[in-house]
Amino acid sequence: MAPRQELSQKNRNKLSRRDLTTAAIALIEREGLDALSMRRLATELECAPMSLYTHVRSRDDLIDAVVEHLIEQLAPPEWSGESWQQVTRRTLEAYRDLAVQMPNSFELLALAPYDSSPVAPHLSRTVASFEQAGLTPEQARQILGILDGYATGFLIVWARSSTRGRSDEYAATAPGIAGLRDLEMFDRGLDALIAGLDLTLVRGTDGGEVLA
Amino acid sequence: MAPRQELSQKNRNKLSRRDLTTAAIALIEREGLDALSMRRLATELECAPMSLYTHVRSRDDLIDAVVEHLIEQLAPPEWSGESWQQVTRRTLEAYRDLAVQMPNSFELLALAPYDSSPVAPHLSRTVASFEQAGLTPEQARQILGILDGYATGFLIVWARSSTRGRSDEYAATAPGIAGLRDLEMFDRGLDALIAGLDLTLVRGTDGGEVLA
DNA sequence: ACCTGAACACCGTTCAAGT
DNA sequence: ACCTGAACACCGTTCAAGT
Repeated sequence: MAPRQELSQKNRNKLSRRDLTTAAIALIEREGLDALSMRRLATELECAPMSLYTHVRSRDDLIDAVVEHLIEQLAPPEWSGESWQQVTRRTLEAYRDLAVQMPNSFELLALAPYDSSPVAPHLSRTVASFEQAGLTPEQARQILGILDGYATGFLIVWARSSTRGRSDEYAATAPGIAGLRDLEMFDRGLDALIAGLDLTLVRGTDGGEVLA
Repeated sequence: MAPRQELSQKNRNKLSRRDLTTAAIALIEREGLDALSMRRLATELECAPMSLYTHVRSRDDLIDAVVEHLIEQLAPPEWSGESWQQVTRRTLEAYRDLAVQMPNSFELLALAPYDSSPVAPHLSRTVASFEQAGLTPEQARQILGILDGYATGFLIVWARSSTRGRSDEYAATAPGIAGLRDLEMFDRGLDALIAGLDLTLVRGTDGGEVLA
């Protein structure tokens, strides 16, 4: 019945680092980010709290592992002959889809530091794919930073409000604010941002090509 | 020497809700967001942890009070005859300046739910100022949502990386990523976004005015 | 190598008690 | 009304001990 081995005497579960992140993500999606604690995760895995430390250095390391797990869900960044507008749109839409799929865990990925071990390599590959699409290194860096800022902020707030039980207790005092965020808005903002970046950063700066 | 009254016998400090938020913000800016706990704040104010509960219902309520305190630092949204581009730019630049001034506390404001008691009224007034500048209610709602998403995400990540001691341990593995974020980039992104929104949302949709 | 219980220094908050 | 200490149910993590 359980996908996990029967525990023979004490606990011969043979936990792995991946078991931790799988259980952690399931727990977060089921009960929210605050529910993720070492002790809570241990009871979830039917082991002692200290057993987790065999597979993970600390709580921060656990979160790094979760972020790494989440990044694996994103398709690896690569260029397939598209324009830079198409690559960036595809990249950001994948990001958006992950936020929809795992709204509670998404925040861990979105706010993970750029220089953390799971994020840095993924970011490097993303920048590289932007450059292959014809952007200069400087353009790629700036456009990624700006687009990532937009997606991070929009999607975190969206995910929080789509998950947290909307209280509606101030909805009356703030007419027109309810539903300030919806996903179509994300796509519209993305369109606007890409169009604006093309105008001000790509076409604008160097006297580069007028047509892609 | 201390701006606070000498404590006579026990503690005749006459704490107020504002004393709590002032001390909380100072503590957060000095030692980071994680340092803000009821017990820690109490020692900061030289009172018993439970004394705080006279002025604040709970930790969440304390955070609401801090957010309210931060919003007061922003100039109240109003329209002074500018174009919508100028109002939105002015609004977002004030938001940016607050992030620069109080990088550690900023996150509390940026991630406070739209429908929380301190945020909702401020948001309503902001939407109203956008409408006075000529946007339709629907345009104002969308443009605020998108711009706020951009500013929230960009500035939170910027504030975190500008404060947290940059480890530089993965800087080598991620060439071109170090310094992915700087404040000039925020302004460039804002320019691009406003230009793009004008193209795709304001000029684009209804057959409205061609010139502001 | 992997798992564990006891212990330490934290945390938010309830409750009953003091002024 | 305002402040307080003791107590409860949590938390991450160290350490010494088991297999």
